[in-house]
Amino acid sequence: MLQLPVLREQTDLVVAGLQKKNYKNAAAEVAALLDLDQRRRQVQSEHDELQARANSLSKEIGVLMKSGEREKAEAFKAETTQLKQQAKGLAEQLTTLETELQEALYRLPNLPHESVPAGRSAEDNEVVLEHGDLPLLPEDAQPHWELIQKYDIVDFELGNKITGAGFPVYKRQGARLQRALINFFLDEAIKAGYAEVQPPILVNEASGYGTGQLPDKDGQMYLAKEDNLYLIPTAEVPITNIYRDVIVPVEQLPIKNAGHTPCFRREAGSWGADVRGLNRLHQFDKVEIVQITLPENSYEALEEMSSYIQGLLQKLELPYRVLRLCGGDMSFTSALTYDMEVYSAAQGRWLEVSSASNFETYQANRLKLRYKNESGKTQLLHTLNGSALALPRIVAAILENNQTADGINMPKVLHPYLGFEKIS
RNA sequence: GGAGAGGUGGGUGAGUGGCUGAAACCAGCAGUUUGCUAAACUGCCGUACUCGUAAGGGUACCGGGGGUUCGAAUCCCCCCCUCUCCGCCA
Repeated sequence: MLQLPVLREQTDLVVAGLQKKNYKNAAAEVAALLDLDQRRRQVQSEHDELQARANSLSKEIGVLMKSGEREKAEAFKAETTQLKQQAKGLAEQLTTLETELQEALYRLPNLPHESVPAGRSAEDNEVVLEHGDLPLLPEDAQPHWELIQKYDIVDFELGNKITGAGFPVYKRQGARLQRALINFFLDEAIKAGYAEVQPPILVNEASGYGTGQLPDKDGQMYLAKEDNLYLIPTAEVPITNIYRDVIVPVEQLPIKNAGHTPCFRREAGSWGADVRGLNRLHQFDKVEIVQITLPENSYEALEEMSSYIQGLLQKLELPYRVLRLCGGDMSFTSALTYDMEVYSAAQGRWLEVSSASNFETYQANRLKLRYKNESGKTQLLHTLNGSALALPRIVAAILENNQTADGINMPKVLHPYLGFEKIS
């Protein structure tokens, strides 16, 4: 969440940033928020003053009681009681104001980095680069949802029976491909200096707030109501929350973690076109990379993550492009996001397989994730993460792009992981 | 799930109604001493909010939330968590 001092001192900048992010009524909301802040401080001052007087009277009462001056003490008691009553009223106001302020702050998205292009939707994203030739497929090339039936490697009907739509069962070579990809991605991450973690895939409310899924994405996550735990939509949540309420020793920075988890998304309201086959699921596997860096190093780290992810796509021999998301298409919490899209040839569509973002201090502020700078002051760190990678669309592209008359060729880099070279 | 014990500052741990924002020790930081290292000695050493140009004030916080009281780390109620034993179980 945004820092109150920034809102106070750089109001115009904040409003401009919010507008770039397509946030409605930015100026009015910020003004309302600052007004709340002003009132809160006013009430707090009044409250503290009353409380201070009551406290000092209480101390005197103690002394008087000891020295036996009962009557004087009784007189003070009456006054203190009155002060306390007034203070209590103010304290209630204060709590209300603080809650309102907190909620208002939670509602504000992160500010975009200066390099973020203006724009409203995916159309306005900036194509940073394209890599690889688009494959030329024969006339009778099939989309992956036909291929998986043909080779019996992913079964949606079965998933339907067991759970419901969007929960496929991977079978035979399809299941092995999943496992191979997960292992390949994790091994690559380790080689790149990430420490592997296996976090819980259910998280509590505090963790949801920590990384910004709550309150923004409430309703998009599955909730285990009995225990008030959310199924994670991404490993970003548990892995980043490892560092909630932590003051990291500077010498441990940057922190680089990677982990594989299933991810669960309700995708409420987003069913419709373009969701066939593996394109959009309620449950999918993903390897996530997370970095925590000093503020001055975070953009360098983002570039590093971007090229790392591109390296994976190159090794998988998939044509891809990199987008710099425009203000209107970026996630709530991000300051700068690169999306990586692979070309899935039979569908003739670019599919998002990764999203790498720098959150600057937005998450760190919620997480209270800090370090001590040279002068000993605690300061917020920067958090980043990226998918490396999300499996289903990678699978879709591999299947579609590499199909032949007698099977589907697997990328060479996966052969040792798969134990076969062709799906047939 | 049942029974018991417990949750205090970076750590250990004292503290059962007022002079305790919290002893002591350890760790940490600064300094003195010192061939070097070590030791010894001295000082500093929680967080958030808030007032103030600053120096420096104020308020809150001893797992969380309520309550009693002029005054709560300390008493009462509810909740959460940890540990031990029992039960169940991959």
